[in-house]
Amino acid sequence: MSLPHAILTALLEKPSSGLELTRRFDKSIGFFWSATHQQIYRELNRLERDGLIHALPQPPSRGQRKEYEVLAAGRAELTRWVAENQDPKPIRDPLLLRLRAATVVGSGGLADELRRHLGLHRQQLALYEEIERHDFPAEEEADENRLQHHILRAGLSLETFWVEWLTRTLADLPPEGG
Amino acid sequence: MSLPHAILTALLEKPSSGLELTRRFDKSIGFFWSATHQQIYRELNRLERDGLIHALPQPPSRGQRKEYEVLAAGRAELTRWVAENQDPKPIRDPLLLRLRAATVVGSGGLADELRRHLGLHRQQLALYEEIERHDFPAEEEADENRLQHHILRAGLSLETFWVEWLTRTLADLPPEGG
DNA sequence: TGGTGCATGTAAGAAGTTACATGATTAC
DNA sequence: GTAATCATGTAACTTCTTACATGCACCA
Repeated sequence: MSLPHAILTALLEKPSSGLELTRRFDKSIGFFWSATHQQIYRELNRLERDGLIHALPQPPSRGQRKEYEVLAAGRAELTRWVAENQDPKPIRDPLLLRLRAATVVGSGGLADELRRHLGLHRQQLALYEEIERHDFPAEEEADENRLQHHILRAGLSLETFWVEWLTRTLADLPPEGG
Repeated sequence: MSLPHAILTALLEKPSSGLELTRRFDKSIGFFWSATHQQIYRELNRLERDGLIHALPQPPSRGQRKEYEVLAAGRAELTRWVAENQDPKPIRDPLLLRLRAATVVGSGGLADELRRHLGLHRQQLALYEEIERHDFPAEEEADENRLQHHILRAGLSLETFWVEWLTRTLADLPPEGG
């Protein structure tokens, strides 16, 4: 149950409408918890029903912006959730699964797909590096910024892992077929 | 749609019953694609209905083992899927999300949880290292084994990442509260 | 005959995905 | 005025999770 808490976090940073949240979930928070607008609208309704957020007074007709704000109960719930015990989920990666399948049915055509993934991960890595240059240029940082920097470093490390691992694995894959 | 293909892979390695598959999904394949027995039984029924696998002749009563085998169509489907274009999913990690939330509501109690995760990732890393020592001791390897070794190395690298990242982040977290 | 483990399932619900629908605003 | 875009939704479906149900085999 992470989506409601992702939304609470985003709304605490800045009260927003559903579409604004959707946009913000395409970057920043969305880098490690993505969501579609359908999920977000549904979840906003639930959070409001449960008294964790409320809509700011606005015309309540259909095509109208509705802006939400976090209530005290919402902040309390988020605080509780941050320190909760939640075991890390095991890795769940379709690409590794496909490599495993390739050991059984052969790796025909897989090299192209690995090269494609390598390109995508290089792009994502470059994006994170740009964000780091832009948002964390200084040497000394406030406590809050340091935590955000650690989060970004997790993204950098994970993309770096994929780039290195794909490069090595590709170098070791037979030229065509298997 | 990875679960059916995970099952096809496991069944190609060795025809099995539902419970046997469930056990094997607790290790090996399950290291990067976990599944419960309920998922597995449902998926076995679908795969049989779709003509990708079939049950070996056995007494078909309720509490009886039912062993499955992959058909030619199943192998063809798996071969197709291995080389298919599938974009990598963005990272989706509740712990990183909780750190992000902590930048807003404070990191109270989070240090304990990070220490707990550090312990769990160290355990998993040790397990992978043991598997590596046991299954890939030699220097020269057959092509098939090399691919499997790469898969294991992905697990090793990912767990190593978590251990290092958690260690650094913990060292930088205020002693209590936030 | 009664408990334990093996083996296969059903049921209900939460979460995520994909396709489509509808009202309001803006730009021409 | 109408087309594009903004904004909020509905509907149907698939996947995953959690809890429970049922039958068989073995052993004491």
